[in-house]
Amino acid sequence: MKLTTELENMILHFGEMGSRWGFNRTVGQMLALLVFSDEPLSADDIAASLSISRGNVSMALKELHSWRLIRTHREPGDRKDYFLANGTIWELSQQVLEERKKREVDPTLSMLRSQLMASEQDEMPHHARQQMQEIHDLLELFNHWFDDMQHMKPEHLQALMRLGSGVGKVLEMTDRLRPNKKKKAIGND
Amino acid sequence: MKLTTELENMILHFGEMGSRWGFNRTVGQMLALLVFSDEPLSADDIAASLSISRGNVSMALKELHSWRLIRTHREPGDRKDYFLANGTIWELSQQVLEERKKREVDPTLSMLRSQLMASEQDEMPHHARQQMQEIHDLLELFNHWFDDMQHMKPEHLQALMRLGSGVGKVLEMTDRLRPNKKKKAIGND
DNA sequence: CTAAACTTTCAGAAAATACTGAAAATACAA
DNA sequence: TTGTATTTTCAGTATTTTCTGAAAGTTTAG
Repeated sequence: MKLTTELENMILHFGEMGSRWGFNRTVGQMLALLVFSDEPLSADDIAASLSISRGNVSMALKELHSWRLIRTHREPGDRKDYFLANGTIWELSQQVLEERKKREVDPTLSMLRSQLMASEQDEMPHHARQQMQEIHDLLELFNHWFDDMQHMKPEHLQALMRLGSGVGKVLEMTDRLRPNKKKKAIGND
Repeated sequence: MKLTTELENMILHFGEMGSRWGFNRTVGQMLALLVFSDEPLSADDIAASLSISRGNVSMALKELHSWRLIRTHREPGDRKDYFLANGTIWELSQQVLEERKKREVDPTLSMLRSQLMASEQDEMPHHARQQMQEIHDLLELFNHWFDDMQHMKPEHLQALMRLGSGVGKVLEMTDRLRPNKKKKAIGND
C-alpha cells in the first residue's frame, strides 16, 4: 500500500499511457497497481495508494472488470471486496488486445460489410468502393488471423514470434517439400 | 468534393473511430476523405467537404504528414497544395501500426528498461520486479517480431496471415523433419 | 428487522482535448 | 520589389472526458 518511489513512477507511467491503450488514467494506474501488488487490495487501499476518490475507484474497477483484467476475491468474515490481476502478464495482454480489437476493428468491419452489401447497385464512385473493399478484406484477414493466434497455446505463439520472419523461410522450404493443396497461398517472389 | 450519403457515412464513421485509432475526429475524417477520393484535394476542398475550419484542416494535415499517411502534390502554375493518401491500404495500415507502436509500446519499454537497470540493487518488492521483467520481455519480444513482420514482403505477410494457426502445424512438422538448432524454440505441449 | 460496513451512482466541477477564426507568416508571379 | 494567394499559428472558446463527493443502494451480522 505504501509504494516505493520506483513503483510509484511505473504506476504513474501506466496512468499516462492509459489513454493511449484504450482506457483512462485511473484505470491504467489501477491496473499497474494490481499487477505489481503481490496481494489483493481493497477499494479503499487503492484509493489511498493512488490518492483518488472512492467513486473514481469504483468506476475504474467496473471498467477493469469489463475488460476481464481483474477479479474479485472475498475473505470469509470480511465484508470488503479485494481485487487482483486476472492472470499472467501474457494473459492480461491477450485480454487487452482482444478487447481493443472489439472496439477498434469490429465496428468498422461491420460498417463496411453493410455498406458494401447495401450499395450493390453502385451509387458510389468506383475508386471509393474499391478502397472500401480493400479495407474490408484487410480487416477480415486480420480478424481471422487474430482469432487463430488467440487460440494457440501461449508457448507455441511465443515460439512463433521468436521465429519472426524466419517463419517465411521455413514455410518456403516446407512448401517445396509438400506438393499439395494451398500452395498458392504461400506466394512467390 | 460533393459526397454521396454513403461516403459521407463512412467518413463520419472514420471520424468517430479516429480517437480509438490514436488521432482525433478531424484527422480520421480527413484520412477517410483522402483515401476515398480518386484525385488529390486542396485544403479548401477538404474544409468545404467536411464543413470544418481552414485552421483545423491545416493542423490535421500536419498530423497526417507526421504519420506519413498523406503526401503533397503540386500542380505547376497553381499555388495551391493538393493532398492524397500516401500509398495502398496495406501500406497505410502498416504506417498506422508502426506509428502506434512508437507511441504505445516504445515509451513503456524504455521506461521498464531503465527501471530494471537502475534498481539493480533491489529496493523493490520481489513480485513487482518480476512482473516488470515479464512485461519488459513481452514487449521486447513483440517489438522484434513486429519489426520482422514490417520488413516482410506484403504478399508473404498476407500469405502467412492466411495460414493462421495452420503455421503451427506446419512448423511442428518441419521441426520433426529438421533435427537441427533452435528446436527448443518451437516448444512442445 | 436494524444498523453498520461497504459499494455504486451520478450531478456538477475540473481537466484535457479539439476547433474556430483572425492575424501573422510564407510563397510566388509579375 | 510589391501585391496577392495560400498556409500556419495560436489565443480564446467549445466540447468531451474524467474525477469528486455526497446521496442512494446493497449486503450481512446480530
